[in-house]
Amino acid sequence: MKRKAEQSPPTIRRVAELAGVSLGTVSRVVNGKGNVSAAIRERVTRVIEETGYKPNLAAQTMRSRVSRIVACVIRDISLAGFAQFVRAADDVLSAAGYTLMLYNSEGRPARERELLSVISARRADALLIAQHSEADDAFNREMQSLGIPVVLIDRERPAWADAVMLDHRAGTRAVTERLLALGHRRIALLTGSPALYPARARIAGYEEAHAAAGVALDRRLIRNGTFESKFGFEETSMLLYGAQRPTALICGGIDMLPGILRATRARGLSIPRDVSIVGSMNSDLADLHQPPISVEDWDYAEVGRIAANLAMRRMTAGRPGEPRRVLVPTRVMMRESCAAIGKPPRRRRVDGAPPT
Amino acid sequence: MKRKAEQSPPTIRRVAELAGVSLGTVSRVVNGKGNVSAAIRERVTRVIEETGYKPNLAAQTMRSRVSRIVACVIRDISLAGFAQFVRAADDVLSAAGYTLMLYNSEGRPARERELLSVISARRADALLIAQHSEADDAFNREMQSLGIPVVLIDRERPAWADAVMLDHRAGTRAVTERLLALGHRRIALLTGSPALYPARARIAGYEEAHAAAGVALDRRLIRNGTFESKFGFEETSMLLYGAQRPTALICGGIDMLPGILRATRARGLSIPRDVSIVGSMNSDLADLHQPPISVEDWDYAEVGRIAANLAMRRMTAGRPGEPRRVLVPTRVMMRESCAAIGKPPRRRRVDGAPPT
DNA sequence: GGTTGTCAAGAAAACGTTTCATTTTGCGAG
DNA sequence: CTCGCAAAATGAAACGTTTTCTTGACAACC
Repeated sequence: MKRKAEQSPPTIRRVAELAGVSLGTVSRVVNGKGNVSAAIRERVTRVIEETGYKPNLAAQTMRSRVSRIVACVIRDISLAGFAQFVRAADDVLSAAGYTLMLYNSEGRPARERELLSVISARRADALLIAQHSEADDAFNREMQSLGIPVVLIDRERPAWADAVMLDHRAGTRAVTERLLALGHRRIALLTGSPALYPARARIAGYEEAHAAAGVALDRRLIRNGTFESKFGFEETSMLLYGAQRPTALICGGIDMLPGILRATRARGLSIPRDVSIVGSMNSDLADLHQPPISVEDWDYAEVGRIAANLAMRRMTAGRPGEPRRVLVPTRVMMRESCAAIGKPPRRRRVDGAPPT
Repeated sequence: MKRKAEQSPPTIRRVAELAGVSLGTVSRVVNGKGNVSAAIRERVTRVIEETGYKPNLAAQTMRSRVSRIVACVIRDISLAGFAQFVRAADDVLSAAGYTLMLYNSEGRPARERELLSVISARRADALLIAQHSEADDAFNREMQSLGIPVVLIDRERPAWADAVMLDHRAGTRAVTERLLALGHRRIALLTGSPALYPARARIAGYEEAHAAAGVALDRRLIRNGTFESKFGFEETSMLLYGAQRPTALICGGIDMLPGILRATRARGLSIPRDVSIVGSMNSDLADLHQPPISVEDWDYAEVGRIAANLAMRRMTAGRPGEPRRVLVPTRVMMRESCAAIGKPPRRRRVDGAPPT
């Protein structure tokens, strides 16, 4: 059992010699294609068992030009929700024999370019990506020149790629309508850069709700920055200062809620008496907070499955075909963090439901 | 700009022809080794630029037997904290030119075996793994027979592998001591199966604290199961039933806290008046909860960096050497969820600190 | 001025597969 | 018994690299 130099793993050649057949025959047995007699198939299979032969995927890739690798580029796997996306996509892909290669772009364009280069060198068969900017034409062209299927994650451009998007427009519109119905007239929207689809979609929904209700909107209440907690904290701190402050806050970015809550507390304001709050994507924090926080929720796992399936369809079918676009609905969960203007909030909910 | 069949990417041979040199020379230029005159180096470099040549990593792997792939097998990337681990490990590895391949074992031994097979076929250069059971000798032997460096994540066996572990023993001991000092005598510990290091270490710390304080412990208060929220909910529901219930609960598993909080609420009990609670690993939930929840906290990113570095050292140095063991300390953060027996809790903390 | 030595570059042999063209085998029909 | 044909198996080429072995050129040394 001592740790000495292992002998190199068995090759297809060794298997062929041991079974007394040619390379090609072993290859056909392994891949289950072509005609091979039952007797020989049997014999080769046994030798494979005995030797523990595993085809070398690098060699297969080189010869067949298929790597069975799907690259996935996101900003940061440790951001809330992305892990669920990755997990679900991996489930679909690995069931079909693909391996997922995960790359964190850190939201840096330079890093994204590097990654494209790595992905090209690895000869990945497909790419799932949430780029940092949709408007970077040079980058999009580089992506296209990889010559593999590309699936955008919550992005709508470039137009030639498949995409799976969340319907933030409808979601934010619904949220805004609920707040307007509660009597709120100064509703702030905190979200990321309008260079990205989720921010644009949210702003569109926010505007639609105002227009439909005939309420004039104050553009200064739309705050663009990042989707992160730090931005949420800073903007909330500023917005909640002074008498002209908004009576409701819509958090338009995953992972932004903690910052908003901290800033609200720091200002000594009470939710929902002083300010109503709607978060983005459900979480234990939103659910178990006192009071529970309303959210625009969605299922990132579903997004992951769809993205993986779009990629698989392209890889197997090979037909060029029109780009596919899938819009995944979000749902609004109203909780006690939202109250009507001037009225006392409902009584604290006692949550006794078992965890899901 | 239409999407027609791309011509195959340039090969080293094409570069050699265009530059009017031999294959070997281009290879030497690309890898920066061997002697090549400045003039020719210049010329080849230019051609590489122009053609956008990228070495085919599959071919390199086949020839050199080095894949620059590091496999990482964990239970589920979407479990709290693991993403931070993966992110940090990936940072270290990708800076050194490695690609991380992520595999979710779902905690199923059969799946773990399959993954070993895939990893073998891909000829990964190293493996970071948190197996489902440390006692499965057959599995450990299969791992060893991969013939690559293995780094265990929060596991201590097999003994021949490098490992990075969290010091749950000291952490749980400290937590238990604090609770004992507050006058608690019936402290429950909820954690996973003792087939896994983290559970064993926590139990050891828990026992040590009791022994040091000369307090007899009731073994029925040690609950083994999984590290998950569902287990936390079920056990808490049972433990908090009846008059003999514990006055304090130690949550010994990431992601277990939500279940414990829900069960406590469902029983209509107040924290910390009726029961004191200590969570595992800090989170926005623990910090922003009312009252804030005490935790045994640690830095999974640090664990990831250490694991990656252990792997890299083995891969580059190649020396067999003794297995290395790194024990990462955890720290206890006491918050208002813990109170002295019979005394009223401290006043609610107003948290105005900016997010970190 | 021959013998070494060094350095640059080329030629060719791997690496472990798949695939294609070719040969062998088996077998029924004439 | 021979022919023809399909099925089964073989052999060799190809995939894109790295690496080893040669060769050639040129300078240095006694």
